[in-house]
Amino acid sequence: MTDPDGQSPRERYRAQLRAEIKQHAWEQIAAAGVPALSLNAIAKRMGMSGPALYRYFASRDELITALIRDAYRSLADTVRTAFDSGADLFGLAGVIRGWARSDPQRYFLIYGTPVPGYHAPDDITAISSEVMTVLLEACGALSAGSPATPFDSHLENHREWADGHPATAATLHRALSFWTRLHGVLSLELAGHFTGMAFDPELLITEEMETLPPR
Amino acid sequence: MTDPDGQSPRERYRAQLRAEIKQHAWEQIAAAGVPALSLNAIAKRMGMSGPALYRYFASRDELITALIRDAYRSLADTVRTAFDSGADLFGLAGVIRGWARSDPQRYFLIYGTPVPGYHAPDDITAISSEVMTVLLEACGALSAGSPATPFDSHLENHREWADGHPATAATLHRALSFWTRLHGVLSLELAGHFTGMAFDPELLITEEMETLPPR
DNA sequence: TGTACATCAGTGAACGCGCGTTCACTGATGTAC
DNA sequence: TGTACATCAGTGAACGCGCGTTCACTGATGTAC
Repeated sequence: MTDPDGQSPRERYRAQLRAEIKQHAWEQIAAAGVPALSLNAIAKRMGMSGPALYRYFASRDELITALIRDAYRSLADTVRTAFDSGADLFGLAGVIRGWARSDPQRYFLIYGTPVPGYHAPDDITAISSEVMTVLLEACGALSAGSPATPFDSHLENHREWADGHPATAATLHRALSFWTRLHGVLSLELAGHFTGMAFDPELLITEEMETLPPR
Repeated sequence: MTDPDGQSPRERYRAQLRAEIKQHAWEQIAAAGVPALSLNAIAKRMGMSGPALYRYFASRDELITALIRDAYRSLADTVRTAFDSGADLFGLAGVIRGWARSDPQRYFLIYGTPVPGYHAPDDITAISSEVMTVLLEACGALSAGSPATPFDSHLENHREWADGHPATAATLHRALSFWTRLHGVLSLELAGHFTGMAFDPELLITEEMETLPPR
């Protein structure tokens, strides 16, 4: 018997429990980092036996991959929604910073220290490029005639990654600067490297966004 | 019996073995990340029994702290030496990037995902501020009369962290932009987020450094 | 120079622990006729 | 509506493993007289 979602009660229950497991996983990560993520510990917290979780995730790795996928999905949706609601680059910077600050561990799971040897499956890299697509759209169509910098001309020859996107080199440059500048402030802020420096990172970000190329 | 170093043979042997242990620790981290760092595994690789390492490091945590300290020390020395040899901000950016690329795991141990609840001892934060001191020196004495941006005036009121340093707000701003921009590109590059984008990060960094504030 | 003693590096056994994962199973839920 | 069967969630025991750390010890190295 199926319901309007095309889901049987059992399927809905499965999805619900998968979500609950993931939520507990995030709590563990927030408490002690990714290395502390343990299927047995999650099961115990949920009042189940350890092996029960294997009905929902084939392995610890699969659970972590699911968390990474969710993180990218959440970021991509957040950014897309903001842009479609009319946000410009300043707005996007604020939205991304808010997203990151609301759950630093989720941010670091994506943009923090990479695990040696781990390679994300293709569908995840596809989601991550959604983010870049929005950034390119938000950077607008900058005229190709603007005075090209050396990096701009370099980008003319290395723009396969923006494949299909009708962005000029100046636009690519702007998007890359947006991304790297924002990430620079954000990751240092969230990692606590500004502790003891009492300035407001938001003001720094604002000014960094005001001075994006092309200038 | 002491030698010219003021070290007994035994002390020199201790120091040498501590260094050897740390080297094996770095190799383990490079191979599988910090979580995989295991005292027993290091001992086995060195042909010793596990408990022997406790003569050299009181615990796994103390070993990790020593690694972090060494990493900061190495960066601070590298930056200081380069600056004293006449490097400007461009030179420093190159030197820091080279330092990071020569051992990405060491870079991420410092600037990557923070471990929840871990607080570095005071001597380590002192070393990290050495780096900032060099940056401030390299940013030079910018005139206080340059057109102050909103962030500049904000910094006028929040500059305790540069305590004792006779830097203007414009200089602090310049140093912060240098640091965050460089870190933004570098951490994304080293984490592999540019994979598939065939551009050269060095050119992006160069241009980011050319457009540092004040402008 | 030799002897007595203290220092300390390293060993091997043992501790308790929690991990990921497998397996055979019970029992509840859903399906087909 | 009831009955027979299939599906699947969850359990408990067990596997082998490696971890950090402690302890009592052996034996080599250094020190004092």
